[in-house]
Amino acid sequence: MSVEQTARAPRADARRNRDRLLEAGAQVLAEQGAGASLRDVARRAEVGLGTLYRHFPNREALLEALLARRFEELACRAGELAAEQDDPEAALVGWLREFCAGAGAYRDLPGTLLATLRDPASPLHASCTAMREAGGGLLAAAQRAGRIRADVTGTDLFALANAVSWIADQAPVLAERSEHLFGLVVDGLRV
Amino acid sequence: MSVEQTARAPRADARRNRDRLLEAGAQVLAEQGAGASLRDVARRAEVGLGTLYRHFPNREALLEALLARRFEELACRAGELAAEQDDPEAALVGWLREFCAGAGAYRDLPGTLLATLRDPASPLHASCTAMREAGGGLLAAAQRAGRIRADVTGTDLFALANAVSWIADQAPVLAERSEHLFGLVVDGLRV
DNA sequence: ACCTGAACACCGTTCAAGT
DNA sequence: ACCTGAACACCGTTCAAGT
Repeated sequence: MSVEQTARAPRADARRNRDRLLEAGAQVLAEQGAGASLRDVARRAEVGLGTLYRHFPNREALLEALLARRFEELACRAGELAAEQDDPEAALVGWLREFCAGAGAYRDLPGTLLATLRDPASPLHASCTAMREAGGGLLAAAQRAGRIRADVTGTDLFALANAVSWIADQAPVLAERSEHLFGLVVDGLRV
Repeated sequence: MSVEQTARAPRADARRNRDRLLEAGAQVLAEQGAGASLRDVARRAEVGLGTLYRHFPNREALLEALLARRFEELACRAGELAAEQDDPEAALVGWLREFCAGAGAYRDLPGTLLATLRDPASPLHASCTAMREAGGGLLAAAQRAGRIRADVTGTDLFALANAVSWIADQAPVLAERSEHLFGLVVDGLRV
């Protein structure tokens, strides 16, 4: 009897189109922000518009594919830092800084990430929840060490980190102040 | 000789259409946010689309007309508080709270207000600058009294206040935390 | 002077027709 | 199994034609 195959390997052209879409997506979203024209993405990938929708049924699915790896790494990194925890505050702050860099990858991404909280059906929901919880571990450690206020929740942290990233995207003057604003907000979290 | 009239009174129908547009605008923007469909505004006002554009050449012009009074009042209020200044910190914080309420009038308004910083041609630029500078007066007073960190600029303040308003708009869970997040951010500004 | 809506160039999304 | 692009219902914005 023949070998059973529950999961088929994708057809070669499908795989190639997916790769082209991801590459084009990264470029176009970098230029136009997270709300970029999906038509432009398909055009840049030299692929039919329907093909884009076949691979990524909505904008969040494309974003998820583009960002998943980075977000998983960030979640892992938080887990490691929480386990080590020689300086829990420094660990938290360092991780937050990295998170902000990721959230600032595309203009308007912070809004999309926060919107994840109100619809669990979003393809981004899983990666975001994982990241949020990982950050929550670092937060809890810093709180146990008496370095961060006890009334700060993981969601608070997620909201404020995205807000700082969001500010930087709104105007060049603000992007310049980004580091400083990050510091001000973090200081607000200290006991 | 006849009386010179440099500024004509607007035609009655024009005045009426403008009023209808403002009322419809307030409703539709409240429902759909600052990025609402201008077609819907014209429809609700029972006015041709061209009429909307004649009265308000772009979205910011409509927003300005809808928000001008509130923003001017806020600027005045800041001026008064700065002059009185019995408790400069309480004055600043109270004013910030009021500002946040105004910035939260329509979803996505905070982004529009911050975007004002990057294009001075926006009809909202004047009212925003006035408000920013008025808030800056309260900030300076609180800093002179040694209650707020000296490294906080008026632009920092404007950015953070809008960011807190923005967070509240992103998800119901976050709207609930709005007061608390406001407190955290303000604490970050204290010396 | 002011109003109107068709016209244009864009969207996101779907789906019948192809290979 | 997958790709394609026309089709649909929307945008913002402009402008010739009307009153």
